[in-house]
Amino acid sequence: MTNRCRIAPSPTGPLHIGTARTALYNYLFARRTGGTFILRLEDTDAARSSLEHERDILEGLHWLGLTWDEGPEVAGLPARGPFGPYRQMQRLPLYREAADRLLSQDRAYPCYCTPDELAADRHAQEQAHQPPHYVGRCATLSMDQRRQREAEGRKPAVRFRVGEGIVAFDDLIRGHVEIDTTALGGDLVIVRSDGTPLYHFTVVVDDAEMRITHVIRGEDHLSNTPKHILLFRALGADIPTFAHLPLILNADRTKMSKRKSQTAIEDYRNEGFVKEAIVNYLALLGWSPGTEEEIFGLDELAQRFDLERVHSAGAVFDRGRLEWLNGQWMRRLPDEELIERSMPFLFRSLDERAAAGGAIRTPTEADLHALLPMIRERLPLLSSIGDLIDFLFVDDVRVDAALLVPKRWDARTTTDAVADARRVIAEAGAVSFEADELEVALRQLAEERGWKAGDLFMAIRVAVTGRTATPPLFDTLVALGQERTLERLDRAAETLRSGVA
RNA sequence: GCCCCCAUCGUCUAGAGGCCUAGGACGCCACCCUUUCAAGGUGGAGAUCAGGGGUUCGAAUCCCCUUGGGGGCACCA
Repeated sequence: MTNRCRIAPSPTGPLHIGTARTALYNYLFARRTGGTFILRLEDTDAARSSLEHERDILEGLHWLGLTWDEGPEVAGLPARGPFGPYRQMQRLPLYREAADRLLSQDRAYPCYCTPDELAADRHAQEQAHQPPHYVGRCATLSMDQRRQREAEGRKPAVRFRVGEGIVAFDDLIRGHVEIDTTALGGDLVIVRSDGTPLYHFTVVVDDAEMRITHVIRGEDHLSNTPKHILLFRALGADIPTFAHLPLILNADRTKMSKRKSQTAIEDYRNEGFVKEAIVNYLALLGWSPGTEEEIFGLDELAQRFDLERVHSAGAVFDRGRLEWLNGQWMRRLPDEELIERSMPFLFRSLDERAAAGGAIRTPTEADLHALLPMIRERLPLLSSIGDLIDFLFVDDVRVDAALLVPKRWDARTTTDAVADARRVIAEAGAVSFEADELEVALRQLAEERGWKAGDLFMAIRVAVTGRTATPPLFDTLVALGQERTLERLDRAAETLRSGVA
């Protein structure tokens, strides 16, 4: 039998880091074992679910490369797989039928308790220092009593009889786990009074229906697993193998939340993280290959992944490590790929400059191609590209007079240096305006004047770019072109003059 | 409160009884390279393996207890 596993996101928010990690592990498990990876949308929380989030989640998973073998219709493409529909709100009749079956076997019963009654129960339990649980008011209602309540116009919810005993299972990551059903909080509601099913019920009905063999999910579901097992049994279904993944944690070691951490994959993407780095990072957050390598692409992960090597302890999300991996991956990207991915970020920063009132020129792919060797090693994020080279495309580079004077120099020396540099650069051949040539000439100038070359270069750097940290100077000058370099040196000279006066 | 899970450098982790005076990576510090910033290289600081009991000739590794942390306990998913 081939393995079948699934990711079952709920479209109640944008794609979450934790969901992405769970999806990845499911995907890797399926790929590694030649199994089937299924996507199912758990959208029964009508109040919080939205189509926008659904799109974000699907798009995000797709972006990461986590393609599913079976799943709902997407972007005009039809649903795939023999167990559809893969959207729970379209599977309502299935849950209804399953609930009816449990009802008819008296494994579930109608519950007429009102929200107020339940709240009062909970309150009383709290006062008595008891764990919250359903008191069973409706568990033993006679047919007459039920009819009477129906006559009052009360709409019943459906409750599943939990029963007594110990539920045990062997978790692939945690080992043997036993939980007494008395700790489950009493009979649980599986269908709301409005007829819509609840999570614990739909997840089991669907996992059974879709022949899921391996349930790989977050540890936050571990305590709920006995409920699921009980439901599988009641429905006469095979019980899947469970694997509960360690949680991803905030810095304070609580379950990662958007309150305390950046949790939306979308946000990382917009910041300029590359999908390879995210996948690589997430894979290593809770799983280890057992070797000392740590740069892995999706396909390589799919060859090596093994649930047995997944940790059991929670893992703090470490953005610094992600950033390091991002650098690693960006440096490995082929030229074309890096250009294509960073262009939108460059345009974005240039647009911002333009919006601030500066004239800009539009970079071309050829520009980027020429610039690539000098920026590749300097890019922590795709979005950093603007800081690195935007001055090449912005016409009115504003230079801070204070910044213009190198640390060891005074204004007078700087003024001289800018003037001399202008002369030397102007003398360089316009036809062969080359980095090597410029370097020789400028080093010679520094020597003649008794300046440290580094100081001279810094003065020129700031004069021409407005920044103290830039790609290598001579390449930068060449990229800028002789004419614009001279213009900027002239402007810097003016700034110095007015700044000194 | 009750139940369940977890516990190796700040962080991610290696470690399945002797190979561990605990290895790697991120971060940090120093040095090298160097026109700045990066990248890269070398080296360093950093964990009495939460604590205490056992088991064993021998324990980070097995067992128990304690402590600490986390998660779950909805007509949320």
